[in-house]
Amino acid sequence: MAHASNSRGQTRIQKEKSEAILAAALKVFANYGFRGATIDQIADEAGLSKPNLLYYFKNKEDMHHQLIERILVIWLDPLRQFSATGEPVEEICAYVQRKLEMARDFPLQSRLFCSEVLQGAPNIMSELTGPLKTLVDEKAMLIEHWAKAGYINPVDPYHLLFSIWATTQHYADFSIQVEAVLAQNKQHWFVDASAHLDKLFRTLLKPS
Amino acid sequence: MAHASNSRGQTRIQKEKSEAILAAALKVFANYGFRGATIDQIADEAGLSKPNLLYYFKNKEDMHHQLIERILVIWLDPLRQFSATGEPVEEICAYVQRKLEMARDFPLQSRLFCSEVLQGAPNIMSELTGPLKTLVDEKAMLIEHWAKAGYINPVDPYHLLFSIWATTQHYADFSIQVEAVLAQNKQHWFVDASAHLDKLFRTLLKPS
DNA sequence: CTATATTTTTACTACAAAGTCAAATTTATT
DNA sequence: AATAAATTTGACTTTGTAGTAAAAATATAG
Repeated sequence: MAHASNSRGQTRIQKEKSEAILAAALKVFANYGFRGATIDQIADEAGLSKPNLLYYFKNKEDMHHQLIERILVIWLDPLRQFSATGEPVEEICAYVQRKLEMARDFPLQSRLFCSEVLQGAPNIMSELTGPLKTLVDEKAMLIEHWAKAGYINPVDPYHLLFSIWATTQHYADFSIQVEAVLAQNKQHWFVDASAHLDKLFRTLLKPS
Repeated sequence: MAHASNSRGQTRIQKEKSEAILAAALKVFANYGFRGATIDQIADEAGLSKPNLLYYFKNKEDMHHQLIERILVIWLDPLRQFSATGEPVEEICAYVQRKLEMARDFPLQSRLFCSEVLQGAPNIMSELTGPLKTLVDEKAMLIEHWAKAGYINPVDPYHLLFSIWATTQHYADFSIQVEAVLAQNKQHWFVDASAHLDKLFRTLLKPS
């Protein structure tokens, strides 16, 4: 039986196959959303038969749930790293860069998150109003403190964060539009976007 | 027969019902994407039986197609209005405000567009590489001209537009996240977001 | 009011998708 | 090699969904 496994944890095959399945599921869920995705499609993408896939994950929701959980960790991580030590403007600009790199390196995760939120965040609402809000409130206080101390220009910390999330994730979520408008290949936008966003936020924050 | 209609065009009932159906379809497509949406759900939302709905629209794609067409017009309109007459910084900031108002007033349209692009833009790819690209190229040239003439700070015009789209549409597409983090009701974000984005782009563009 | 065009409903078909089960096969252990 | 455990497959049931057809009901024009 899958996942009952032995005392040393997962089998080699279990590790390989469930990773392959999650990778396939990420691709399909990111493109079609939870309801639009089909198990057949995911199984196909992973190179397995449907019953074989269902040997590893008991149903569609199970796969989705595991993916969403992983993404929330990845998603919150750069914000956690955002620390009070270091020069404020540089700290915020470094955060922008980290987020942009994530948009380049994990576009599917960004799209799955987008898809989930678009659908009303049915599986992560409590995460948003709980841990995310707590973390954002904390960092917002830090930003306000920086503003009051004159390290950065006064700015609405919440909307600053929204702007950072929006501009960086845009390159993952709307990459097709970005590439259509620029008539460029995959991720050619990165260098220019990086310079542009650095300038955008640096100009805003630099104390006058 | 529907849509064969009489010489004066559509019947009163045809006008009313097909509008009600499109409104319902917009809601459902925006939430679940094309594949995730079901005709039953749309019919339910519109208060009709499924066969009755299919009397007005021959299939699911038909509804989606009509919605997408309408949205592309609305979507491109503020960018078209973006004119060479008037003070450059004000012109761009006014564009930001128009886009933000659209995010407030037509969130479902924004989400449907987002959903379509997320899924690889299967129905609008030619619009993106054609009319949209042409229009963007044209406006990018105008912005570059403004920069060269010293009316605005030099800036990458394409990435400027991406930033504007990203920051404004974010409030429609991620409104659930925005409202969860702010712990606020619907659209309470508008006033603060408006001030924040004005400052963000005005600071960037103001010639130094 | 009545004839005609229209709208709506009921009953249906065909097919896609989720998920199960037991048998067959493969892999790991001794 | 023999055995046990893990993995894979094929055949299946059930439910959901798209779409059709023809009859019934309703609205509209003369």
